[in-house]
Amino acid sequence: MAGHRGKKLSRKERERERHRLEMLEAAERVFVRKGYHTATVEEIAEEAEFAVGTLYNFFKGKDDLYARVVERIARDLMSLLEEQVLEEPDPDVAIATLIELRLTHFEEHRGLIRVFLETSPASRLDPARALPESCADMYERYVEAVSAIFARGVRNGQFEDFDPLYLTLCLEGIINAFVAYWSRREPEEPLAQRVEKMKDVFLGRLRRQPIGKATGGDERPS
Amino acid sequence: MAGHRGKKLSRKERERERHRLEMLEAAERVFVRKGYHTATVEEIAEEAEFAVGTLYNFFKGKDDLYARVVERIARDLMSLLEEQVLEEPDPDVAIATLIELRLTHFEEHRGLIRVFLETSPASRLDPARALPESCADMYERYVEAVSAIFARGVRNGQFEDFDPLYLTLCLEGIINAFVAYWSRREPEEPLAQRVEKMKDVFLGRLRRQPIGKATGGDERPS
Amino acid sequence: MAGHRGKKLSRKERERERHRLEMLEAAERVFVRKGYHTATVEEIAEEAEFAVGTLYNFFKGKDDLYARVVERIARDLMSLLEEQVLEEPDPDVAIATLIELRLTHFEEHRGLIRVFLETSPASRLDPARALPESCADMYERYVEAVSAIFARGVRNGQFEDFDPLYLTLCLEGIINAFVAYWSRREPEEPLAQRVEKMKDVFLGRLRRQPIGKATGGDERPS
Amino acid sequence: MAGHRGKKLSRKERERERHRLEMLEAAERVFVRKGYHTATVEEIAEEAEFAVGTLYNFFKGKDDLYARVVERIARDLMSLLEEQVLEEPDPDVAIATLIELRLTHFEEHRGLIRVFLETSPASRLDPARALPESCADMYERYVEAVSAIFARGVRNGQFEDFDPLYLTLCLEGIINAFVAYWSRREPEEPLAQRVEKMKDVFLGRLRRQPIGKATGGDERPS
DNA sequence: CATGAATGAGGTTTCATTCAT
DNA sequence: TATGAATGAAACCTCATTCAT
Repeated sequence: MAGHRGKKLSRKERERERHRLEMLEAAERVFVRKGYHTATVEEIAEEAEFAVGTLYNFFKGKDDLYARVVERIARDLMSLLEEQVLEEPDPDVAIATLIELRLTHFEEHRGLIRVFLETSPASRLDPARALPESCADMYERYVEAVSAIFARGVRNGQFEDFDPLYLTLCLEGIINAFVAYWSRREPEEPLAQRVEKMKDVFLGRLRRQPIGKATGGDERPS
Repeated sequence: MAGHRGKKLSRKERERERHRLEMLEAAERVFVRKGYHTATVEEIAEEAEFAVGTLYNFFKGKDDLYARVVERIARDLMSLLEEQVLEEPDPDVAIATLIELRLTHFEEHRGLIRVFLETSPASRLDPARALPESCADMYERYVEAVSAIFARGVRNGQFEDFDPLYLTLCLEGIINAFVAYWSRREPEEPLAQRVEKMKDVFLGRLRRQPIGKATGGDERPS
Repeated sequence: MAGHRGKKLSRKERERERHRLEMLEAAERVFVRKGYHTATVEEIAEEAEFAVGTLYNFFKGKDDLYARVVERIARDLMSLLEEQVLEEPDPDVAIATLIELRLTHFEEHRGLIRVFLETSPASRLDPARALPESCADMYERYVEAVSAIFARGVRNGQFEDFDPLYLTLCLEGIINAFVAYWSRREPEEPLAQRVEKMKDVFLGRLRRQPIGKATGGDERPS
Repeated sequence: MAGHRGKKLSRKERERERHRLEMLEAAERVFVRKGYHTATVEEIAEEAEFAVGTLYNFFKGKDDLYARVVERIARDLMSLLEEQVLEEPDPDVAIATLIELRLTHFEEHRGLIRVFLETSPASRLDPARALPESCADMYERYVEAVSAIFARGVRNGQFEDFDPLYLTLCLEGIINAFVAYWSRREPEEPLAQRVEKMKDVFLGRLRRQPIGKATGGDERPS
């Protein structure tokens, strides 16, 4: 009987969690379509197929809803990072994997991920969009983790000797720029091809090259 | 009397133009402080020391006001580009100048210049912020002009052989990433020092290097 | 089996009654804390440690709940009145007892008793707070019963000759004014002391006084 | 020309003040009809024949509107008090005038004046109805001023020797009780007659009576 | 009977825009 | 042109009530 009861409670809780998730996903779609201010709580409710009031049973308000959406995406990215990138011993492979992961993740969260990248500047402009502490923290951890990979690569001689922090910033900036550029062109190249280009552009210049190769002048890609 | 009248109109016209400029500058300050949606027309009017109604004698509405603000900044940047960068025959110097110009220009227009860089993605998110055609055009011209400089550098062997468009995107991305990073840290390094760092990071890797130098390489940024 | 069933129902009924009472008491606490409109059904449910839905199994709605709360207090006061005051043959003692009873009762029902006293004016202001007929009736009976005591006191020469209804109103008004005044000062004098003061103030002037005493009079309250 | 301009500005300002007053009066009517919470800003706007937004150009919100309504009435009462009562040298006449003034003032502001009298207790129940500092202060000053009159009457032997503060509270309570009672009966006695009754009831008992009269047993009114 | 998630009408408030002066 | 009071649509949010489990 205890088991029966436990199951019943669990089912209700699981359902509640499912609904919460549906709301978050609907909210993400609407925020991406409309932007924070232009999106209305009513539209999000419609998209989620719930009544307005129901949203307010799950989230404190529009601000909170937005923060949770972003937080979820950020947390998602961080756990992928930990699983796929931080475990990788070879810095070169790790960075290549990171690039792939970032582009793939971006593909899933179009537009909104941009917010995570803008983090603080955005929050200064508009307090309502201030991200939860957890996000700022995650961003710090992200930068540190990636910087550590670069540091390792520099230490063991795989990468040219640059400040790891600067390499992280460059990588972020380049990813953003490419993603923004690609997102303006339709129809787009397949994702796989883009990943290759990014790896080329970024890692191609970073890898330490054997003397012989550096002298061999005409190594032009298309 | 016609002459008299002509002079009068001319003075009035100059005054009108001065008022228009004051409004644009006030609007920029407020948009930077508050962001587009959070800024109110009334606050802009107060900042400009005019009544709201007067703003509506000069601009069609809030949207229009915003578009004109961005347009003005973009036009400003483009004319600096033409004067200082496009005239420069040496690609290496041109890019160095561009970096300097961009950081300086950003310093002046904090926050708001970001909008220009995001151009299209932003316009998708929020129709009210759709920039005027002229801005999108300017951005295209900007990318083309910078790409042309890279192309020249590659062609004459000063730069490593990469797709010029990609180099432009990289430069943009890196500038943005650094600017964003720096804007989060206070107090900041002097502008001049940052310019040097950016040149190092970006151009350092791009320049074709003599054999001897590639092996040594103790070029650490602080 | 019928007997068995009867017993079961009886126990269930007792339990039901206990729950109803818990809800009423919780509701009173919340209404006193927050006032009628600011109190929420959910907060009352939490205070009573039941779910909202359960409240609706016992009461028609928030209005009904409120009416039952007030009704219970009024009924309570009336039965105390009947037991302790109406039975008392000496009008002077009866009124003294009434004052004591009222102040004590008020002490228990802080704040909310006020509503009973305001009865009709409140019901005009806010139809949702209209009290049940039973309350208005009880108030009428209360006024009549107290007036009858005064009438008796006047008739037998114990009290000065005033309209008994007016004396009742005066007493009510004075009780309210003192209670309101005292409720603003913290920490308060002990209840017993207040009761004495009220008796002094009200009865002291009402009692017919022997010649000698009227001239002397150094009866200063603190 | 300065005069002309001064007049123009003055006219606009006067009009603004007139509108503000119209809104306050409309708000009072609606608050009296409906009570604070049940009244809606929209209804107030309709009653005032302005758009909702216009109210918000004059008042910070519903709370503020309410506070200003009460404040205005309280200020009104205080200035009448100062003009008509505090100037009067004879305490007996002063109190008689005060009673008259209070009943008349109440007649004008039915229902809502009650709030002023309840002052603090109400504000505890419902923070939104917290009165402005100025009101609490005025109430303190009111109580002090009236107490001072009683003190004078006691000192010069006109009144029986009671604590002036208690006399003030009694007077307030009696006024409220009578007003509440009368407000429940329709149609009512003329105001003048009520004033006489109140004076009788309150002052009749308070005045020091000559010995001879006190002995003369059967002085029954009505 | 007990639960509490879902509902949605209705409240307060904001602010871009108009228009008479 | 310059003004700023007036407008009202539309946003966010609350909470009494219902109902399936």
